[in-house]
Amino acid sequence: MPRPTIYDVAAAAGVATSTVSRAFSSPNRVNARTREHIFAVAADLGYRPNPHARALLSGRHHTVAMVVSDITNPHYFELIRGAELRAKASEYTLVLVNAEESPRVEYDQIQRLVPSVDGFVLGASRLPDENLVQIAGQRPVVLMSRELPGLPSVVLEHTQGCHQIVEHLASLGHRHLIYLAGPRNSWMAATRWSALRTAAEELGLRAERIGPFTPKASHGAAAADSAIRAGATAIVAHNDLLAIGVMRRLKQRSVQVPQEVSVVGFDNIFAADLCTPGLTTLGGAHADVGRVAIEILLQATGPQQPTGTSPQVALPTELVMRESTGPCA
Amino acid sequence: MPRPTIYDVAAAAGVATSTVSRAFSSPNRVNARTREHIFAVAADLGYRPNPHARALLSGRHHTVAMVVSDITNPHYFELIRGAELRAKASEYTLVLVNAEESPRVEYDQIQRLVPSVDGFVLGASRLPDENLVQIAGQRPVVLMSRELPGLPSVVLEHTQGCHQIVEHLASLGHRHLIYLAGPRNSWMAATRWSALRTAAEELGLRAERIGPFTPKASHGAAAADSAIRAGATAIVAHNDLLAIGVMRRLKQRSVQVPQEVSVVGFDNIFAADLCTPGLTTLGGAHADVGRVAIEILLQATGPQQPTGTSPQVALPTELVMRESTGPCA
DNA sequence: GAACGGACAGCAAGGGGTTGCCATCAGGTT
DNA sequence: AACCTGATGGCAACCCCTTGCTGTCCGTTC
Repeated sequence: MPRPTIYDVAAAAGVATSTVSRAFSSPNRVNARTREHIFAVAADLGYRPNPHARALLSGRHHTVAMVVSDITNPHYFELIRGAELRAKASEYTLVLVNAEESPRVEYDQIQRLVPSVDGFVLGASRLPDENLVQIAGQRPVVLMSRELPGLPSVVLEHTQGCHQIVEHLASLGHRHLIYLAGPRNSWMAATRWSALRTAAEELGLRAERIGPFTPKASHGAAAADSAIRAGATAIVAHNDLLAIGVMRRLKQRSVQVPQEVSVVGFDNIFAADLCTPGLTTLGGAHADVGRVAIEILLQATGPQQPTGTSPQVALPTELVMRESTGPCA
Repeated sequence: MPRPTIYDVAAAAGVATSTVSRAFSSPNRVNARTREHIFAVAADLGYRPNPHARALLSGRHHTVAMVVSDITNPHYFELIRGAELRAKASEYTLVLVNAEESPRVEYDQIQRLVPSVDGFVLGASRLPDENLVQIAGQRPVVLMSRELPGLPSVVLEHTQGCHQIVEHLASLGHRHLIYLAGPRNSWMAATRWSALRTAAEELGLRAERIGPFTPKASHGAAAADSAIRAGATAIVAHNDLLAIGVMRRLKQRSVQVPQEVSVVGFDNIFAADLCTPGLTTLGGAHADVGRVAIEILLQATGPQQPTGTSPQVALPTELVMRESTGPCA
């Protein structure tokens, strides 16, 4: 017993297939009584429209893809969760793709999915601008943790946030901070560094950048060693994972945090609250980033013509102070 | 300029559409020279087959869905990662669905996806057996962290693992353990309890179960209070999140871990290594669970007839000892 | 040299819906 | 009574690709 089709429903209800189709896709084009009758018959038969047949003609798949630069980063869990929830609320299917920090993989996967999805949400895309523009020409795209003029995006307000970090460090007496940079092709890394440097200048601190580092805990050891060698009293790591890796290494080398060195991270992942000492970090409502990104995307894939506007949303950040930062030695 | 179709390719190459189609889907049905020519023209035009049209007829979508009971649980990240990687390796698309701990949501989402995916991987499904059997009748299904005769599954070897836990506790002099149970409809919770109880009996410990508890850190406080009231010297929590929540509460109540109470978790999530004291927990290669599950699923969705066998894979566990367990007071 | 068989390409019928256009009909106008 | 209008439902083409069947061509075989 294969799935019933509109033909079965039409036959059972004694109407034409087009009427059945319309009853589902544009209910007000069909008389209320007929419609109810069709619905009843359909429910009886257990009919469900075949999304592929529908997509074939309409070109709309009720599916969006979320591409993340590295799925192993816990920071994304929140984004994914927010996105999944929002997509589900609109009965959209969420396809998840891991770019494994490789622009190549990212691009290939996106191209593979172009025919099957209505749009893309890209998390911290490592692709060059021109690729993003090209993809945006094929399907609606919303960027997360990245901005590009002309494309909609959702980010956390990092300029502001970085300023808070530097202020926090300055008020603790630090005169010199070291930023452990993220991947070379990370927009976020560039933005953070630029914001940190500006804020540092403004507040009379010396800012230095080391890196790039792969933002994983395992790469924290090398980062920590470099930072110590550079004579850091305050380390701002590209993200919490790196910061946690740094702190581990510092403990190993018997460098006291925060007495000798202060450490700050980004993202406020679950683990930041659990490590010892607790990690001071710049957090924010990451689930909202995912949620809003999907929301904008659904707007863009909607039936109404694209408005031409590309909202660039910046959600507030919050400096979560824990024990990894303290007065400068 | 819409995407080129086989018609465009056929016209440009001077052959029939069917020949183009066959050149792609069954290359040896077409002369090598013709084929090469078609490929050249197709590449030139930037042709890519439309997966929906293909799926419409063939019924194969090159897509599998992964449904997890609660996406916010870090334990799943590994599963998801392993699954995503494996799916990508076979050029399958992975759809991610969060059941939010609700059997209702789980079932509805699955039914919604039935027409669009080739199969399901269900992580810690909360559905009753009969639902699973029914779904398995519609599409191939592979269970993770759950077993059901007749359905393929991938789990960690928990019986063995639980035995290790109890042995560990027994060797530390504990005579009484309390299991903080997971959700009522969790197969895993039932299995762990049964394994713990058996092992406890064997080793002469008294085992007691409290719960069920929602396995999140935020529910650890209540669990901790119950456990203390029951006079626990050793607590085995349903998962690491709950264990971490318990330890937080114990610290709050100035109950020393492990001096007064030992705590053990399950899953060995990233945070287990970071909390203080480090959490003793039963780990395993979770990414492999996801990987193997997808592998079995792809096997089952493959062209060859289902073999009728339903592999029940059990991957080894590993008791990771940290500082949260110690000699009984 | 006729009959035969294999390799290959094309025709056309779907697969499950959507939708532009037309036919019908009831109700309202003048 | 003739005419118009809007609401409603049906016909059939179309979306893009797959595949069973047919026809052609050419090399074999007896």
